[in-house]
Amino acid sequence: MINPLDMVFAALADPTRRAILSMLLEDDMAVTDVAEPFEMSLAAISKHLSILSRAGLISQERRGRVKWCKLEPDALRPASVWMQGFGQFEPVNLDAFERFLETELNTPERDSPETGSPDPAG
Amino acid sequence: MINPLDMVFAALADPTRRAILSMLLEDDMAVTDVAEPFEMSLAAISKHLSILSRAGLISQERRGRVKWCKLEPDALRPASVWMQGFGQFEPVNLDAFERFLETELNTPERDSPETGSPDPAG
DNA sequence: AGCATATTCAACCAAATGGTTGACGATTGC
DNA sequence: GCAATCGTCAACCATTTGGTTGAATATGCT
Repeated sequence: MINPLDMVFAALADPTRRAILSMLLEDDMAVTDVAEPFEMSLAAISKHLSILSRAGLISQERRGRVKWCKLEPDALRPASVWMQGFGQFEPVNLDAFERFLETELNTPERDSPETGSPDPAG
Repeated sequence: MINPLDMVFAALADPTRRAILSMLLEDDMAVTDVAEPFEMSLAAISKHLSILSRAGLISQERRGRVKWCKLEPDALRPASVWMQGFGQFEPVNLDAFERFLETELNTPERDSPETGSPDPAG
C-alpha cells in the first residue's frame, strides 16, 4: 500500500480506528487510555495506532514512558478533496453550505469543542 | 461488514475502485467498458463493481445483455460528513470555501463535466 | 536495586481481500 | 439454430487484516 489515499481510506474503514480518531478529537491521549474503552487487547490497539500513524492521521510523541497520540486532521484533506470531486452531482447541497458556515462561524471562539464532533464508532 | 461507513471507506481504499468511480463520473458505462482500461480480468472488475454496488456507490441496471453502471454520489455524503467533523481543527480553510463556491456556481450550467473531476486512480 | 507501569514485538491464527481460470446462463444477431 | 457477446459463478491461491497470547524493552517510583 504505497498510495497515501489508499492508506487513509483503509485506515478509516475500521470502526475501531474511526472511534479512536473521534476520541483524539477531544484531546491528546496516551496509548493505554486510548485502549481503555475497547474490549480488545492493548497490543491490538497498538497495531491500530500504528496503522493510523502510517496513514498520517495521528502523530505519536514519546514523553517518558508514555506515548502521546495526537490527531493530525490535515491528513484527511486529500481524501476529503477527492470525495468532494463527486459533489457536483449532488442537487444543490444546502446542507453542506450550512455545515460550512457553522464551522466557520464557530472556529473563532476556539472554546467550544462540543460543536460538530463525529460520533465515536461512526 | 455491516456498517455502511465501513463499506464506503473500504470500497474507496482500493485504487482500481476509485479509478472506476472517476470513470463513471463522466458517463454511465457497461461492465465490459469499465474493465477495458485495466490490466486485469473481467471477473476481477465484476467483483470490484459488486463491492462498489454493495457500498451503494454505484447502481447497476441490466438492459438486454448489457449491465449499465451508474455513479451514486450521494452514497459518499455520510463519509464526507464524517470527515468534515475533523475540519474544525484546520486553520481557516479558505481553500474549502473557494472549492465550495466554485462547485455551487458551476452546478446551474449542468453542461461542463470537465470541472473538478478527480484524477482516475487517485 | 527491584518492582510496577507503558508499550511494542513475535509468533500464531481465522477470516477477508484481490486476483486467477474455466465453466456457465442469458441475450443478441446472422 | 448456432455462434458470439456480456457478465457472473465457483473453485482455487497468495497475501493482508485484525485479533490473540506471552515475552521483551523502556521508563518511573520508592
